[in-house]
Amino acid sequence: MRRGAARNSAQRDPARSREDILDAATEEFAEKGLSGARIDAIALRTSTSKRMIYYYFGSKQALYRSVLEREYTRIRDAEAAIALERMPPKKALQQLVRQTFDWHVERPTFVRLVMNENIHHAEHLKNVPGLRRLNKAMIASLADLIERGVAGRVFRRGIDAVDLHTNITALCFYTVSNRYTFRQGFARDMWAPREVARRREQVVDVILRWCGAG
Amino acid sequence: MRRGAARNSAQRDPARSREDILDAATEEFAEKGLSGARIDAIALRTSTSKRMIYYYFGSKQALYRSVLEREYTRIRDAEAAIALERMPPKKALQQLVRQTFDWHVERPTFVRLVMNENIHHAEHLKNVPGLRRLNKAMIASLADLIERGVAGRVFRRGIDAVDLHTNITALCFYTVSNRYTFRQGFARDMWAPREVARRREQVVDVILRWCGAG
Amino acid sequence: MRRGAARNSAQRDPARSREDILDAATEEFAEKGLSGARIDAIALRTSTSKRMIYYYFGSKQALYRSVLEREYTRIRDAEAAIALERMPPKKALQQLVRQTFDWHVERPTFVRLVMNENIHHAEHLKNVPGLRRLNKAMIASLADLIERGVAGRVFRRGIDAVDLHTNITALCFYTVSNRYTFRQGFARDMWAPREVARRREQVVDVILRWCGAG
Amino acid sequence: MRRGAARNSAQRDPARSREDILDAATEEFAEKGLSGARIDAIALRTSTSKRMIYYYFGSKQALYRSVLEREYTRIRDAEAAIALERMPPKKALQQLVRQTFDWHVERPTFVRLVMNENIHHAEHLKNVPGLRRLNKAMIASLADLIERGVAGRVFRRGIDAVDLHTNITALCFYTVSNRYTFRQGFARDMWAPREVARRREQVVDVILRWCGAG
DNA sequence: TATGAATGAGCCTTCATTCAT
DNA sequence: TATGAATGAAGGCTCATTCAT
Repeated sequence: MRRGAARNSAQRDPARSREDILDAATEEFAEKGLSGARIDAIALRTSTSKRMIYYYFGSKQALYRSVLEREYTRIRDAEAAIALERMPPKKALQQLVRQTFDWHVERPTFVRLVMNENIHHAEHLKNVPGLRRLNKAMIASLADLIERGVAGRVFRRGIDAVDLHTNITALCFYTVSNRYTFRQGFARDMWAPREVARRREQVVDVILRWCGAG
Repeated sequence: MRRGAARNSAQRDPARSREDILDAATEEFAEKGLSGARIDAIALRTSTSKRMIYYYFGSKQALYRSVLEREYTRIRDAEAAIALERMPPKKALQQLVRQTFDWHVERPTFVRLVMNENIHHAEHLKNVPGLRRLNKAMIASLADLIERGVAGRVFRRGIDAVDLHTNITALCFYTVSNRYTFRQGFARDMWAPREVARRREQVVDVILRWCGAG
Repeated sequence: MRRGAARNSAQRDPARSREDILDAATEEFAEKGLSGARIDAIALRTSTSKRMIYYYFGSKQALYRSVLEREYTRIRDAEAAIALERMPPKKALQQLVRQTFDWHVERPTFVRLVMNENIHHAEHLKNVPGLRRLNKAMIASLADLIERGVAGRVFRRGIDAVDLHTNITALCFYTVSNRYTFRQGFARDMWAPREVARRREQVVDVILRWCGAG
Repeated sequence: MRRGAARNSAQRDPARSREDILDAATEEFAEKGLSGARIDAIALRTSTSKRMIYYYFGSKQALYRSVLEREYTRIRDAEAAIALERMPPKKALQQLVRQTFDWHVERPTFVRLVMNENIHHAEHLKNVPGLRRLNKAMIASLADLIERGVAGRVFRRGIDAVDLHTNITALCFYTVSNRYTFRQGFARDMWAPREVARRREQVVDVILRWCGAG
């Protein structure tokens, strides 16, 4: 146990400790919200101790902000991966909607964090750097796609890129965010695999028709 | 002080005391969520005392459930008010989307409560009676509208009533629920009156085009 | 329901209301002790309301004292019923022990109240009038019995009447008061009918042998 | 303040903090019972804070159980100390009764806790481990004593060990447990040193006579 | 006589946070 | 870098009791 022995996973490796804590905190915050989350609960999910959370992050709020920051930063890579420039516009839009839809379905944790942020008037999001720059790039790429579609007479004129983004996101986000109240209010479970697949194509349909490419 | 004199607002009027508390609780819960809300804060918003909250509702959770129940029950009246049977289908659908949109915009408190319920996996919604029955009626009326539209060749075939409802709601709900993170991520404020009006017509557009009535 | 109709049991009959409340309170106090008892719980066991308890008794403590008083006063009648003067001493003592034993076994509620009073240093018993007088009479009758036994050479000399009473009571009381911890500590249940019967005769045996009449 | 300096009594010494709290809690629970006891009052008797009670024990009930457990465990050592095997039976029995009597008189706190436990139907005693095993050993040792006495024709036949234990305990326990109501009901104070001494020998007498060794 | 509504004080418990090593 | 012990402040909830009719 003294020397040469294998150490506990996250010990004596600061960077790893930090990540370990952030992982645990992300789960807890997404599940319970900012005020519902418990530092003790986060510590339990961790291989380090409660004291370390304060050592690395200083306070609950600071930890929450770090979680948010990391989560938003991760989008960058994901979004960046979508390369639509080379596809024909209609196909590119289909692809984009499907990817956005899948992206949300695969990240309920992120969706929950965003819901929670909205409850807190997004006040913690102010500190996340590069958010607007990232979005601007994404909107520019969308605008480019629209332009190509209009030029090729596949899309109608007058579609705003931010509007397009909003509509796509609204339809995708809602599917994930409101599935619980939906299931309670209707007999249908939006979250069942078959329903998810069906809804995915429907969102594509709604968007394409709106763009005049239905 | 004897007769005709104005009484202390909610005193000695149980029904009013209850409503008074529910009003305050609705605000607090919508603002802070279930765990973020403070019974003391609710009491302060009230003309009665903290003790009375427990006298009438028994516990924080029970109060929360009562808030939810009342809020969902209120929809009934609102929805019931929409009479679409006599209008021509396309106009009826436009009208419906606009009313749904306005309804959400005018009730950010309700929207927040629903967000919060979803964070809690809608577990408190189970106890709300009449929810499904209400929705069924609404869906039936929607199905009727679709049928009339298809018969009159204004809508395309194959539109499911629940899907239609979902898409309308998604677009309306998101506008209210995610306005804070949206404003933070983009330079645009969805909540500005002009933007709301613009978005309102856009949602009508998205839905009508999807129904083949664009 | 208006006139001539049968009223709710304890209503409009003060004496009966009082007794009704005392009955309920006796149960509750015996079961939970003075601080464990709840006024609300007592009100629930009653056919009257919580307010009436205060109307009749003024406070929780006062109610407790009233319970104690009534309970102790009831002994009077019971003890008085035992007429030992005419029996031969040994038989009279046997009879007395058996009656005392039965009396305790049949009144676990009283036993519990006495335990509780001892926890409170019997401070509420001060107000019960006639207690000592009653006991004096009982001791006198016991002394008489002993004297007759000694005169008839059935009992040995030197037995003090209060001591005799103490020993009898100790053996009877303990059987009722400590049955729960006893059952937990040993495999035996002192409270089972057969055990009670066996123990009854054993107490008789212990006492008679001590008096030299074994 | 650095080395050798006297520390704040229970600080930074978990074991001692725990014991400190248990001591205070034992007093408070014995005095007021489970529901009468106040966590604040316990904290005041302590050199630590109220918060520490929850840090170490989690809840009032858990603390109560710990008190009970420790108190019952302490009997072990006390009982174990009595070595009767080498004495002649009669003397051993005398010795045993006297020790049991003294043991109770010296531990009114324990007696009160047992009374309280009986009011709670001994439900918290279930969790105390080793209770039955301990009692079994004690009963076995008693049975051995009886056997030796019978063999030596000092005790009569047919005495059950558990019964013997019960009778001894009843007479000892009652002397401590019911002294308050006794003093209130009679002019005599069982708790006065002279009375205690007198009663001690009387209990010996009662038991020895019952065993046929009077 | 009777009652539902109302309440101040206090109780048990929890939480984020810091101390001492 | 790491940790178990410690804590002030506050949170949810309960209790005996009184008010107004």
